[in-house]
Amino acid sequence: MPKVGMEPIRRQQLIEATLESVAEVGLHATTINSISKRAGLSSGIISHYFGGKQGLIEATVRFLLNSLKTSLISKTQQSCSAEERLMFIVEANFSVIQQQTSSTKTWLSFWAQSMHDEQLHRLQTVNAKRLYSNLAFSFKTLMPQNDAKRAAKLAAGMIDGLWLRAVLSKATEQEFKQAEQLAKHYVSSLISSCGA
Amino acid sequence: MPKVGMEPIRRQQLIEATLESVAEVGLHATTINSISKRAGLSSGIISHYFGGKQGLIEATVRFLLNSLKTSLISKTQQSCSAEERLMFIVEANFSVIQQQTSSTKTWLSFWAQSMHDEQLHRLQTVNAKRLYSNLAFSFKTLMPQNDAKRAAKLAAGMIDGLWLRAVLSKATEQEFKQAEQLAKHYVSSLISSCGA
DNA sequence: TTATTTTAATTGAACAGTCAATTAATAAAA
DNA sequence: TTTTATTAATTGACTGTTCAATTAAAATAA
Repeated sequence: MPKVGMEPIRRQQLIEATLESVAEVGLHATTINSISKRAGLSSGIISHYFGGKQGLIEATVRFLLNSLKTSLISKTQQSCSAEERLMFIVEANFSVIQQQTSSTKTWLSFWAQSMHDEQLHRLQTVNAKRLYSNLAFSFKTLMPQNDAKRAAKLAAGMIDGLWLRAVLSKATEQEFKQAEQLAKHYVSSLISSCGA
Repeated sequence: MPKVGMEPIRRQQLIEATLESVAEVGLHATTINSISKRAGLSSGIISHYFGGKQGLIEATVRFLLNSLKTSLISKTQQSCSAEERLMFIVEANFSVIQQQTSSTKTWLSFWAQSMHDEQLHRLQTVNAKRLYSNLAFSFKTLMPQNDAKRAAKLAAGMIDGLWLRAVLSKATEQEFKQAEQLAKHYVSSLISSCGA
């Protein structure tokens, strides 16, 4: 079995198994056994590569965070207008779901846990601030600074709120699309300075 | 020790101890011991009054749900305008926090858990639909039915989103107030049909 | 090539701790 | 006495972690 250079492969396998487990049985019922079984590996390997269960959990959150980050970067790499950029931000924050259903429930579990886990809370803060500052950056090219800050707060709230309600209600893909459309339309209305 | 008619008192004690425990250490680390210790009772009493830990958890969620419900009813009992009613709805959904800090983290934990617990998910659905239909009811007196439905969806998203972001960021009371003001102002703008 | 040694990768059983639940016993009130 | 209320002790299942043993690829020597 031992081939050299397995570390990156195993780490990814275990992270994906963690996402699956949390999505299926919840963070509460996710154990090193439920994870390792899904990955087709032994339970000991988790401590070997991540130092323990907690390390794997944190690595999984970082993976999700990075997915969201790269999702946004890939969409806004080419030069585009502020309006287009804002739509991309909305899309990126909703696309986390469609591309990987399992990660939806996982986000929720992790955010809830972040209230009682210093490390996770730090990651959550980074994520929340990134959404806000991305929005604020684009709004600032369209309106005065104070208005832009206000618009960013409102837009961030609307995006997260519509996303949350869709997730909690176990919405269909169609309903998700509708929530995304509502969010986009709202951001548009903020640009026309009618909703602020 | 045994006095007659202790049941309602003990049930309330245990529910409040559950809220405290979940707020302090999280749902994950909340055990029948962490609860009963806080209540100054033995762990066995939980099974006696609630059939088990799960029963107590569900009763606690129902208690929170009922708090929100009665909070809204008490504010809108006297006849008032649709606009006033809408403001009361926003206030009620934010007041869950101020009146009892411990319940904030608890809501989050329970909603996350609802993704993997049939019983909790049913309670969550009731709650989400109530916010929507309360909003839609008031909006319908101010605009055409379809516009009202749309406004209710947007307002519900904004309320939940601003609330969520405030909770996750561990906002100060002042920041909470600001989030509430933003939500109220947004609902106002929906009435003037500028934000829809 | 072939035989041998080394090393990275992985396992799974053992361990100490914690969990929810149950039990039998106890204490006070009716 | 009988009923109600409560506890303290106990159970067995399950937890994350550790670590000695095993595997097979890789490196080296013949």
